[in-house]
Amino acid sequence: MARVTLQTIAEHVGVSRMTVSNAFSRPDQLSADLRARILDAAQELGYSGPDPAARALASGRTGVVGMVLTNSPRDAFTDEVAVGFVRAVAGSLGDAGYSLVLLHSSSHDGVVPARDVAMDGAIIYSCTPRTKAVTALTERRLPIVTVEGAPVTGMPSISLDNSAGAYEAAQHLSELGHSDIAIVVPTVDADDEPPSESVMATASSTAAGRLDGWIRALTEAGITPRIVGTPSLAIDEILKSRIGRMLDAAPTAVLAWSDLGALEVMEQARARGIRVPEDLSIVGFDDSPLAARVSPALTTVHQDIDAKGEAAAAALLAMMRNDPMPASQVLTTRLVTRDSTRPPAPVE
Amino acid sequence: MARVTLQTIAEHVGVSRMTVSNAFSRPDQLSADLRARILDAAQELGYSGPDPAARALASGRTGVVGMVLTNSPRDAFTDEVAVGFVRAVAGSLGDAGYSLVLLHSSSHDGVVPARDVAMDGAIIYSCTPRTKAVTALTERRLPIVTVEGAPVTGMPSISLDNSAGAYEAAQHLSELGHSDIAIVVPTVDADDEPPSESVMATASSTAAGRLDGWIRALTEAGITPRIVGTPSLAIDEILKSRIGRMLDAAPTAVLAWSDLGALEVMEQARARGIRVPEDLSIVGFDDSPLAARVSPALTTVHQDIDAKGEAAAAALLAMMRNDPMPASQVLTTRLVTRDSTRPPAPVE
DNA sequence: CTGAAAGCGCTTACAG
DNA sequence: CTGAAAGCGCTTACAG
Repeated sequence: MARVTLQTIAEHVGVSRMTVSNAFSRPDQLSADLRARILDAAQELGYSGPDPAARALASGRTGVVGMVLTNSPRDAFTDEVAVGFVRAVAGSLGDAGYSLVLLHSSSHDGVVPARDVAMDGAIIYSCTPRTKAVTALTERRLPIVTVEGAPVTGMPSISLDNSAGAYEAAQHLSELGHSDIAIVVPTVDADDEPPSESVMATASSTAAGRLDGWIRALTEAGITPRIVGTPSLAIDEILKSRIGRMLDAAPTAVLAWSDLGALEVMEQARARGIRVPEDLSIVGFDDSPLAARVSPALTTVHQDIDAKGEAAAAALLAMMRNDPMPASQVLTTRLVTRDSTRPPAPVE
Repeated sequence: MARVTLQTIAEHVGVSRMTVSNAFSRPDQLSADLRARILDAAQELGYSGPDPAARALASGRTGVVGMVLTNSPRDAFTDEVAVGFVRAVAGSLGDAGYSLVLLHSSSHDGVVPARDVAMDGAIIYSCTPRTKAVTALTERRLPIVTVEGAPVTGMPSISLDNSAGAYEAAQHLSELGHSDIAIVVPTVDADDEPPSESVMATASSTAAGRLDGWIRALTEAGITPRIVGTPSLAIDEILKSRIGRMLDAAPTAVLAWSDLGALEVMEQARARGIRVPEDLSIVGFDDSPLAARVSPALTTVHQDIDAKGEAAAAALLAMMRNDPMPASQVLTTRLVTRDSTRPPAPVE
């Protein structure tokens, strides 16, 4: 049997194809009675509504927004902050009738999702601008919002004031009296070294902002931190072993670039009998749901992930509506003092 | 300026539209030299590749797979198990060149994503069959895989042996010597009551499977549990207050339908000075990342979320390839004994 | 290896 | 409130 299309229904009911289309897409364009007859016929013939691909081509709208995440979704979804962001974006977008499609940044068999998936706009989350996916997306001249990364020319970006948050965290430690402080941060290839230009230049934009804030505050306090890093984006084996080495001659406090990183330090410290916070203070970043739950509860820099997701979605929706170009935004952070930090133990 | 299309490039290079199409989509159909010239021209004219919507209409393929989650993505992404599932599915699908689109189950302005988004197949995760989204999807006659829910007729389903897992959990408690046991489970409206048909009939399919397993094991041991539930899908205020009431006359052990539920019980118990596991044993379900991290580490029923996601993706990919219809699968569970369970304290 | 023909299923914009 | 015309940008299947 041939496929059922608008035409089939039109013939069955004895109206034009256009009227059937209106019955589905513009209910106000025809009488309620006629519309009911058309919908009944559609039901009867097993027609589930206008074909989305055809509709997208004819109307120029897909109802879909793309999101490219740092790496593959596989990596990104390991990160609570990224998950929270996706959640907030998908929620806000859904409220406006849009669906979110997760775009792989790699390609398979010549398929580059960022180039080949139909969409009305896109959000680029925490990506380096030179990713293939980002390039492909940019070339399409779609509305784009960048989050935590270098903005696409002429497009708005949403980011966090990473530097100010980190500054506050470092200041907190120095005010408590700490001066032997280590920084733990990925995307920076450093093994317990003092900060240097060459080491810091490798940082991702988020890491760079946080590094900047930590170093500023510590420099003002006359403190030179040690830096423990890894070239990768995540808590890999390199970072774990470097954290271990750092704890061999443990500082009195650690600044971690994320709560997960802070927990890794906390676990390794515990395994060695280093007490937190008595022997070692730890400050995280993000205030993920875990932070308040672990024991001791983690002092950390709070960021409002929901607000970030909503801001990104709102900016993109405005662009897709052809509203005036939305402004870029820098969201603020707030230090949350819990139980993982206290003054250093007096020297005996 | 007019939009740049295949035609534009074709005229510029002096070949047919078809040849330009081949340059992008079937590189083996033309000489490398000609292809390079075409691609250069495209680059120069700012053509980023064939329009995805037009390509989808003409070819009948979109490269996109839909997923409908229990409720809105907003709710689903609060659940670590759901997040892990999405992660595994998106990863497997991405490896095959497909992107995953998250489908809102509600509608906005007459837009029903499950009906209106172009896709090649869909995964229905943990939904009741009567959801509008599920109905809409089914009517489209797309390849569909159902996960943790009633299968769509003629389509494969992937699920967990919830009943066997729960059986093992309950058996563990009875073997430890517990006989005063409470069950905590959502989608069941019960306030510390003994099991009854009417109460249990409301359970979602996942909850129903787990309830079945718990009750079977306890019945065999001659134990009548108390049931603490809530009509909703999540840990809401009703459930929290009912847990509180249950702890007023605390049992010696609790079976929770999820690790998050188990943690809620653990926290409320701690707040009341009820020690876990000395005064109260707790068993969770899922073995989420949190389970091993909390203290005391949670005894729970492990399920392999990655395997579940991969199985769902593999089944759907097979259907989209027109392979023979894949078989439904029931995945197994495994009890992981950690520190939150022990024999009940001797009666003094 | 290249191209002319036919068509994918719908919507926009307009006329009545 | 309804419909005839034109077109969205591409690919499939075939002929040369």
